[in-house]
Amino acid sequence: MATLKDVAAAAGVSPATASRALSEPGSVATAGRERVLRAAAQLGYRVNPAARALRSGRSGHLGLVLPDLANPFFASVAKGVQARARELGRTVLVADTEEDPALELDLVARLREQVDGVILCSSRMPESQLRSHADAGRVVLVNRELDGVPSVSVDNADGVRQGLEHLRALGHRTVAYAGGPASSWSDQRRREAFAAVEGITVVDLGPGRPVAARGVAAADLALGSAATAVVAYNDLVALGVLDQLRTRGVRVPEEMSVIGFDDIPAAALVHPPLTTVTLPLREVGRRAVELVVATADADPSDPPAVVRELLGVELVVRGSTAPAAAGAARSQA
Amino acid sequence: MATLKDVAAAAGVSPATASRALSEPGSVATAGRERVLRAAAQLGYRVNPAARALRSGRSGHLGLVLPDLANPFFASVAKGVQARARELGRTVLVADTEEDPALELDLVARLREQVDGVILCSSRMPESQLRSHADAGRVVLVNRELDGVPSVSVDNADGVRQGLEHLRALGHRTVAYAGGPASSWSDQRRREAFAAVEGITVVDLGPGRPVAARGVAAADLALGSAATAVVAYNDLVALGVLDQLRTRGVRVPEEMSVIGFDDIPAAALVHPPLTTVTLPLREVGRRAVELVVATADADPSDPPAVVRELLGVELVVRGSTAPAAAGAARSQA
DNA sequence: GCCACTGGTGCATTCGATTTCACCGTTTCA
DNA sequence: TGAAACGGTGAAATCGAATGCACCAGTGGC
Repeated sequence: MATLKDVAAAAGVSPATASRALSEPGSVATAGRERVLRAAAQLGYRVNPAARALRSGRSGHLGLVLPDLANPFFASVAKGVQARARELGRTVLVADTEEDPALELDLVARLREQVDGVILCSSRMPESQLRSHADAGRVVLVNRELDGVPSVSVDNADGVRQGLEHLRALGHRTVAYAGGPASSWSDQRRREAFAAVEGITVVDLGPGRPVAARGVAAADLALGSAATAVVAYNDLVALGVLDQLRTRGVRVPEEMSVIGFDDIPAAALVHPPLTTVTLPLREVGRRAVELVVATADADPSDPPAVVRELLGVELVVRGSTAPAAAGAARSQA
Repeated sequence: MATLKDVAAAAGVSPATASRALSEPGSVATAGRERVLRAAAQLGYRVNPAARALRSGRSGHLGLVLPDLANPFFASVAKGVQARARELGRTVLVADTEEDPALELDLVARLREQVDGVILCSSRMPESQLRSHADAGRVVLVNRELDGVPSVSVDNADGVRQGLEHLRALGHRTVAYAGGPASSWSDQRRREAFAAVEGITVVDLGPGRPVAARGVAAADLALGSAATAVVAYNDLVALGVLDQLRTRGVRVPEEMSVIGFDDIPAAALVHPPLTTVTLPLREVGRRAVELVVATADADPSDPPAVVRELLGVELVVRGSTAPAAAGAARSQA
């Protein structure tokens, strides 16, 4: 493998000049620069990332920590992160925490040393731990907010609001919520949004894991309540609800309406197709990269610019919601 | 940040001994080793990955290149890779090629220099390009085989065979295949397996992108043929087939049977639940890590041990397959 | 004609851990 | 008794790029 020294020798300049010709072309005379560039191409020179990282202190890597790669939600964010990072010439180190806060803590600590900045996605860590990492700098949160820490989130509250207004317009007055993990910041925001909507009685089906099996259980709970509609923490849970309702012989949307969150690919493929809240997840990933690169490149002595982005969401009405049935009136009696 | 020199000074030994105490504890006397370990803990010492990588030539990173992170198939493999890599103290650099062979070529080239080894998943590259990378060493293929290159694959042929035997036992005699990308090695293996099964007439619906929309189109093609069953390239395509069959008023499985591949989470959640071939994808990822770490750690002067693993698959019979209907007899007339 | 300045350049050092090599004292075997 | 083997250690070289600093020739101002 050719080193910078080889290139410099071939171009008849010193390694220092060769280095400058490659990394800040403006500061080198045209003739020499061209010779260096030509020699580099000739020899197939490629910088040694380790050497550069050692001296400069930056690896060019970004860290991405998320609870579950197999969850389409995080997969989409990861794709956005990937794409933008590649455009910026960065590479991405991914770590899957398996929804385990302890593992997350460990992975973040390890990763911090290997990367220029960390994107921490839907962190399940308690606030105190999270803060200790975030305050050390070079961390951007996704779908979680914390004072003094840059973050990118989706407008959970508005998603809930849109869903509930849709249901209210259809005549629903009692709505069940099949919530997500208790440690989920998004879930907390959604719960608050539920409470803030007027004219709808909320039946809380409690927290649960964000998987289909949780939806199966939630469906029966909902049937045992006065609710005429179910809002699920995410589409996976909603799919579980749909499945169980079919098993119980309850027709959707005639007898029960269902709304999901995330708009995963499968949501449009089930029957009835799921009414859900679509989130700009790729964009979330891209923005997070912008933020983390900006903080990584920033002069550490400057006061850090803390940016908080909130991206809009949109209700996609498909076939799983319809006007409340007679049963709705019954529940109001 | 404390450096090795600081630790050595605190422990009263030379940096060389401190290094050995930390990386090969057996080669240092107990007393000194303990002092070093204590000093390291005391000072909160953490190795500088860049410095280590520079001198030793190994970064501890593994590269994972795959066509699409949002595809549950690859997401599962990625999880397996993640998990095993973490256990082995390695980190994973992920690159998403967006199903683009040109981008893949570029990403692999870039990644190679930053990692100890590359796991190349379902490469879409033509064989010649692939070979040029693979021959340079430290590459493990997943779901693709090439002479002289270590690889981990699933037994595609056996999956097809199991599916077709299931269908034949149910009385099906004409089966349509909604294939995947023409550049997919798996698809080629499956096509061959189709041809090898006796007593079944195959209707080839041609190649296509591995997405639901492709299944929608394939469903109509299947209906226009004599086929009484459809085997899809993957579950996403199968879901598209199911959806379109419902739209066309064709009952599944009574009038048409459908079999998918991959067993993604959504497969069990649709109605009817999808009969599909389940693949040990996590395990594939784990094995790939074993192989790539082994090749990375191997003495480059030794003849490379080329291991080819083939992991078993299993047909999961759910609700989308049933005995061939009267229509089957008609098609044979 | 002297000085200050400037754009370019090279020398030498630096980053932090690893690794080679020489060397020490002790033991073991001939 | 001498030589060889051995576990353990440290000094110093090494990895490859980046960079502070000194220095050069050439320019312009006075």
